[in-house]
Amino acid sequence: MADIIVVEDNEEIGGLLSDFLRAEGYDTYLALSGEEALEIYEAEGAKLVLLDLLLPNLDGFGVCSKIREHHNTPIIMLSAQNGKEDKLNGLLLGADDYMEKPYDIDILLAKVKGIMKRRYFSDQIVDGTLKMDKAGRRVYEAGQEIVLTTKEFDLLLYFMENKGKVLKKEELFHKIWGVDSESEPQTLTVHIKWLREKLEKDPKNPERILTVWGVGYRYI
Amino acid sequence: MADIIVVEDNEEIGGLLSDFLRAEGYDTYLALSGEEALEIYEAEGAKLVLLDLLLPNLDGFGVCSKIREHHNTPIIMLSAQNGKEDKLNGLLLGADDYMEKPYDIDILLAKVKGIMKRRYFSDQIVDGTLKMDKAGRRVYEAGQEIVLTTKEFDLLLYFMENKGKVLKKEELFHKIWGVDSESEPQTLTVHIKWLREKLEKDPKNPERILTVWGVGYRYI
DNA sequence: CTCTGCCTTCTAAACTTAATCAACTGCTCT
DNA sequence: AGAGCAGTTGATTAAGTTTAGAAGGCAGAG
Repeated sequence: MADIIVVEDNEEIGGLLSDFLRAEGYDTYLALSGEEALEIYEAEGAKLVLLDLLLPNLDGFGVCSKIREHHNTPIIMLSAQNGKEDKLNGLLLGADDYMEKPYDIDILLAKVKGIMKRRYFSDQIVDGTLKMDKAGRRVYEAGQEIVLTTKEFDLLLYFMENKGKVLKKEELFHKIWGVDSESEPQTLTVHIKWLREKLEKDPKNPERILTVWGVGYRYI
Repeated sequence: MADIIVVEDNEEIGGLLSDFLRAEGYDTYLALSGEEALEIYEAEGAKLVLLDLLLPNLDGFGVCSKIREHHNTPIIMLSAQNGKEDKLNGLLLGADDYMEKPYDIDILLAKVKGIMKRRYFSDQIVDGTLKMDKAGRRVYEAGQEIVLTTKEFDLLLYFMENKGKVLKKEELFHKIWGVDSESEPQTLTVHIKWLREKLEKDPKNPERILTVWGVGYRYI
């Protein structure tokens, strides 16, 4: 299933929007017409639809009601026609939200993020090609899932939440193992090794999890 | 549980808004301060909160984040301050929508109606070929009914409502058996087994209810 | 009311996977 | 070059999960 289908007949605007969404870690499709949107929706499904109203032939209202016949996938309508009638129609047809063009991309992204989190618990951290799905406890590198064990996942999460910071060994150990752990601190380095093996192109020359001699590690 | 809590320190505006909502058939409470809103929410619960931002003492943002600590009740923010920052803050705090004052009452009502319908009147959960009829407590796989026991049904329902999310064993146990249950947590795994036997093609290699080692289970 | 059958629970053993340890090797910095 | 810290390895231990069987409990039928 795709994360988001962007329906926009202006290819330039649609592409730009898709790029913004991809940068936030969402897997997006661009549909250039209402018909194409429905095709993609039927074939792939989606978690969210961003729907421009003004489309050739089958317009946004049509797409919305077609989807709403059987599904309640969230839909955000986008339109340059800012009349009250249009908004009301959109909402009555079952759109979750309606944004006027020109919309503020930050606000649109915040709305998307909010819907994804509330609806699908997809609370994710993205860093370049690396994506962590906190609620699902899964990690993806360029779309490919990387299977991590519990400790590995907890470690990586803490690293990503503290990107750039140098984390002392004891600090890391206490965070992941708990302050009252009786394990040998040495254990940490073993898990760092497993993590590097899974995350780094060349585990011998790590580019993500760097060693800070005498102190600890830093995730870049 | 109340349908809607209207939080608005201007009693006149709040009263008017409540009247409109009541006319649409919603059971509404009017809270004149953030503190009162939380009191009502704690005591009564609500299906939706309409939240004015500008309140004495505890403002709308505070109320929103307090509610979001444990619940994901829909929240619509209302504000006369129409800066981008406010909107972004609101959305990031987990508000479902943000409306600028002066808002159009018809549009507000349409939004409320939409949220209520999508959120609380879906009696069916569909996921691929699997369909759950909540009220009838029946489950169908590709049209064929699968007969489940009470516990199995409750479990599957919770799984489907939290698709993709890793559910901790204790969390699941508390949800289905109640927090004060004296049963052995081990019992949970037995029911997972029965469920897999009924839902999975090959119960030994589950594709729907996956084990997340050391944490719990995930329905995909 | 009692019987019957299914649902649920419990238990213990088998099994699977992950974490740990400890000894060794290799690297870095002075 | 040496001291000390970090990395590697594989055997071992620990932890967590599944399974099967048996027993208990509850509800509906007779």
